[in-house]
Amino acid sequence: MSGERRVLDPSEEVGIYACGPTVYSRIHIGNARPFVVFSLLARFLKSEGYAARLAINVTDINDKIYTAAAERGIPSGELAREMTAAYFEDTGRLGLGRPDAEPLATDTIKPIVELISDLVESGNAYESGGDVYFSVRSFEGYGKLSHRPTETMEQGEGDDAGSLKRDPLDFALWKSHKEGEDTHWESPWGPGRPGWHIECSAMAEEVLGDLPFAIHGGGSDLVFPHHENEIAQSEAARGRPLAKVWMHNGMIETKAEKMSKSEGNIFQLSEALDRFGSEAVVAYLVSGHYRQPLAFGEEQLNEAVARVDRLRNFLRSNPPASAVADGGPLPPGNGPEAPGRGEGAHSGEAAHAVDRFRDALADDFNTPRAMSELFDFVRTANHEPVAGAGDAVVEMLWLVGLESLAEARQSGPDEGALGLLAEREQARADRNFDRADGLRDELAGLGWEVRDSAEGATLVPRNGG
RNA sequence: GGCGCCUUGGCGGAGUGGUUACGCAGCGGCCUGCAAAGCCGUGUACGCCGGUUCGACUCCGGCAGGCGCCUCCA
Repeated sequence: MSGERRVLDPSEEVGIYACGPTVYSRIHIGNARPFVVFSLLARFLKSEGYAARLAINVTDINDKIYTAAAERGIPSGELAREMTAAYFEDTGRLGLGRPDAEPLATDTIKPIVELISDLVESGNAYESGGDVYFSVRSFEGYGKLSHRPTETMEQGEGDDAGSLKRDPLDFALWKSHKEGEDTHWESPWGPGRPGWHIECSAMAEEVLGDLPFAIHGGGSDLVFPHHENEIAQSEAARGRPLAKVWMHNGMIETKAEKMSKSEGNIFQLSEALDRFGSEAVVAYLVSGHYRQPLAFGEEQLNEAVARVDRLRNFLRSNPPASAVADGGPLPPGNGPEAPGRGEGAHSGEAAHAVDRFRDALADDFNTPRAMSELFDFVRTANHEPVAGAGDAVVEMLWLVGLESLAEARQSGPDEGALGLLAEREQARADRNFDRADGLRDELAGLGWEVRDSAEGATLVPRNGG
């Protein structure tokens, strides 16, 4: 809120609440950024010994859901369920596990109604024609997050509801049931549904407990009015701050323009995952600092693929001793027990690299700097073997959600391929290079890339597999 | 107009008052039968104009350009 960085108190639980998507369509890369950033932040904090708990909500009640459902001619609840499932599937494919809690607005109606009631009782909200509005002028600190004077603001969620407000600044906590809306809930003010902002205030304290919690996150486009309104609601109702620290991720941009559903310049997460693979998508998202805008394009994704291939190659020649390499999929959200700072079993040089990597993350979660430490170490260890290099790299990769690079994605070569490889080795020994190259091409056709080394030839799956 | 942010080499993207970020691409070389992988080397990078300073890409001021929010949006 002050724009300054803060040091977390290690003795307290670190509750993290990040605003998730509104589920009226499939999510795009931009929506994936906060999911990745805050999932990894929670992962990092846990590995540093903090009692971190991450909540990312799903907004499944919203005007846009009604509109989108009407266009498709299906019930809004059905659309919301479908898109919620798609969201879980798409983000699940990122391989980062799930947040500790993922509350739905539709499951939080009771706490929402209670919170609104508290605000009405305290005089910070009023009922008007079946709607309930938050009285912005009743809350002194309004505008402190986004640094705006109240005189310059006017908000109306949409359109015609303005006439029911006492003040144009006010925003809706509860909206009465309207014609054409196929879902509604009971409340002391009649049937209706919650406004957009109140759900987050209610869900956050439901899931994270007493205010304030440690970190509130979300996209920078939510600073005003969404987060400003959350602060107003929660602080007015509880007399305590909502969150201690606010972390806002920058926007993904195409051609220097924010990617957004309303701009129509979106690139769906599922398509990116299909075309470039989950590791490349994650590697792309950690390539910039979370606060800054990040340029998006196919070139950027292709670069991420190249980076990820480089790391995979390193792990092939520096296999980690830990179980990650030969084990199956990691337990969701957990992964290996990453050793804390300085506790690693690796040698000095490798341990120092991990420390520098962790230091970068500890400094306002600077993932690009952390990645530069990783690549620095990879180059060094490629130049001259370093003891424990594989384990160190896996630990670093785990911290940014890329530990799957240590797994063999495909089964090993079959006997046919190995036979061809043996034939090629024989041909080379006979200095019959035309024959050897022909066999290499044949293997390429089967999806194998031949790599010769001093220890002999090996087969590696093509296309990064 | 108000609030906030940004401008780094071909591209992406960190960072610091005085040493190479890092990655991708390019070029030259090493290794190799040839490749691949890897390694080494390489490109007067910090929008413009002033100021502070022994010294600024890094601090201050101004200018130009760009972006986000101010209506739903990660």
